[in-house]
Amino acid sequence: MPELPEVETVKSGLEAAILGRRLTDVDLQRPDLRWPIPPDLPDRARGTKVVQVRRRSKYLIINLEPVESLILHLGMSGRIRIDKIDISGAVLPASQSEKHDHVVFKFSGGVEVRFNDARRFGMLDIAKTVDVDDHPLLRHIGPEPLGNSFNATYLGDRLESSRTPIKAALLDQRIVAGLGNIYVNEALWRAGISPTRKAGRISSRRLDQLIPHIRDVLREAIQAGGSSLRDHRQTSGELGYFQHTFRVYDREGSPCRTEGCDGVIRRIVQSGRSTFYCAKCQR
DNA sequence: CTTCAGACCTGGTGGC
DNA sequence: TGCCACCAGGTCTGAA
Repeated sequence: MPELPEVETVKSGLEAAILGRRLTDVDLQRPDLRWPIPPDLPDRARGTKVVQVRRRSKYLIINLEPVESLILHLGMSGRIRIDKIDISGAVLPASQSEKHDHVVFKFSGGVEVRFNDARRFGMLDIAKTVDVDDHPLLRHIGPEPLGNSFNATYLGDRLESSRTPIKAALLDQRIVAGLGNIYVNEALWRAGISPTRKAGRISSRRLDQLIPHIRDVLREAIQAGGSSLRDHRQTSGELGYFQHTFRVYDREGSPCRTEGCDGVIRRIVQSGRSTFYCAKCQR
């Protein structure tokens, strides 16, 4: 489900609901998601206070004082659901349990946060806050695409000797963090770059142009609350609506939307995943 | 080292 | 309606 914009959307909802609150309990409805959840996680988390909610790549990190942090990944189908809170801070409806609610976090003020994940490709871990960026799953992740260190010089250096298709390179989280199948397809279409082109065979001028297209599509998607295809929901339960803005993703057989292009969007499979592009205007 | 198929898991869709 | 094949916002693992 979630790429950077979806996770960022969830992050914002979570932050608004739990920042500054005390975590009073964690209910594990099952012992594992993709991997076992540390059985001592509830004991380590209980009684702490949320001092920061952040996103790193597609991971959510909840910094709990005094020393621990929760690390969550939503996998393909993960959702975070939060009770609605009215303007006076009161919790509106009593929260209903749903199928695949695997973890329930309870906070002061009666706020409940549910981690629902049908496919269970998600993960939940706890680590000392000082060790979070060294966590085995986070250690090798590349720069944030919306940050300054993701620039043409960096990307050029990183792709210079790569013979892999640019589509696969951009999905590699060690090269750039947070991109997934939708936004890579969309960014390459905007940049007019063929997804099959070898990453090392793209001129620095074109890489230079690709970067703002990646940033733009991500920012626009965040603005729209992400893309809701099957599973993604904002924490309030509302849908994201960036899917209405797709130019290539899931548009096989439809006309290319490039000004003056009469091409048709094609679907191919690259390293086991669907790629959508226009062979006419993406070179 | 790089690259890629396979694995993990559930649910929705479309064809017959 | 039922059954089945195929598809899905991810990413780790192991093999070549």
